[in-house]
Amino acid sequence: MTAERVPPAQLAPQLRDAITRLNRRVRQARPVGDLTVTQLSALTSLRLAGALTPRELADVERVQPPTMTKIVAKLEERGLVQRTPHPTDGRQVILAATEGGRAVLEQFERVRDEWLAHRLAELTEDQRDTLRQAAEILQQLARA
Amino acid sequence: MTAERVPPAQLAPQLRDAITRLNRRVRQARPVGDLTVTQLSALTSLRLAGALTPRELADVERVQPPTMTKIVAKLEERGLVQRTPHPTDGRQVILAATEGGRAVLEQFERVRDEWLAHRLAELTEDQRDTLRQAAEILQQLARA
DNA sequence: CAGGCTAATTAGTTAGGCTAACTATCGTGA
DNA sequence: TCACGATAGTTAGCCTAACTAATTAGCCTG
Repeated sequence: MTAERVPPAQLAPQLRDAITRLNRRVRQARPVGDLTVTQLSALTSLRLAGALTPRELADVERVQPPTMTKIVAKLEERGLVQRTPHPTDGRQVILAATEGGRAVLEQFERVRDEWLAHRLAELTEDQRDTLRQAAEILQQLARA
Repeated sequence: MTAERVPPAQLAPQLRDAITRLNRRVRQARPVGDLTVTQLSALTSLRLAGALTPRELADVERVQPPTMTKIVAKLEERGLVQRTPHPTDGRQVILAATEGGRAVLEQFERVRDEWLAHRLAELTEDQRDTLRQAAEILQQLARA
């Protein structure tokens, strides 16, 4: 199977279209535990990294610092994230998932991405493999 | 190249992650003409179809009718979309891109998806081909 | 130690999405 | 034929998610 030549200017609209529409769909399907996709993503990144400052977490999540302030505030309200002062730099704050936050994530892991996983299960092995490869490339693009 | 076995439950989080992050990125890069991605998408669908009712356009765009009312209102404010009564059914409305709306789209076509196209150009042919295939599958998922 | 930089938050705005409820019209069956 | 249920669209009200600009607090350096 030879790769077809794909002009970027043609692929871009198609890809953007697919991403925005699917993003809407994924956000709509928000059944479990009243955490939004955004909050879930931030909490996951936080647990993965262990501990981060708000700025660092904002960078990882690709949002501006004030946006992260709000997301973290919501997570803190629910007791899923803890804010502790930086040991030497009084300006900074260290964020970490609480015991409760980790528990919620583990709970989520069992039912996570239910809608999407369901749809993916209906695809062929080949299609899933294509998406697996694509996901890596897309993550790379998002990081750029 | 044999397709690797990919469990949907494992692919789902990865794909969701890639999509939400990239979606944020694409939204951020909104330089030209103050139209949002959502508005641009609706206007494009409208021009493509020629004319649609609000309900039809909402279905195409995968949003609920009241949401489309708002989007169309914004486009109408700018004179990019025209609303005309249905010839026989007094309940319905026909939406169409105006001359101005088409002009804006043509203007966009020259600079459209600049950020994304730029990033895509940095990939290999193989990677772009993977994304092309993936885009079709993702659109199919979004429609499901 | 004054002034500039950095981290985080607050304030305010906008877009975009939803559901519920309302209005107007259509179509149909007693 | 006309009353009533269904349909199309909008309005109202709510929420999330994002932004920029401005503020506060703390750090550091000439």
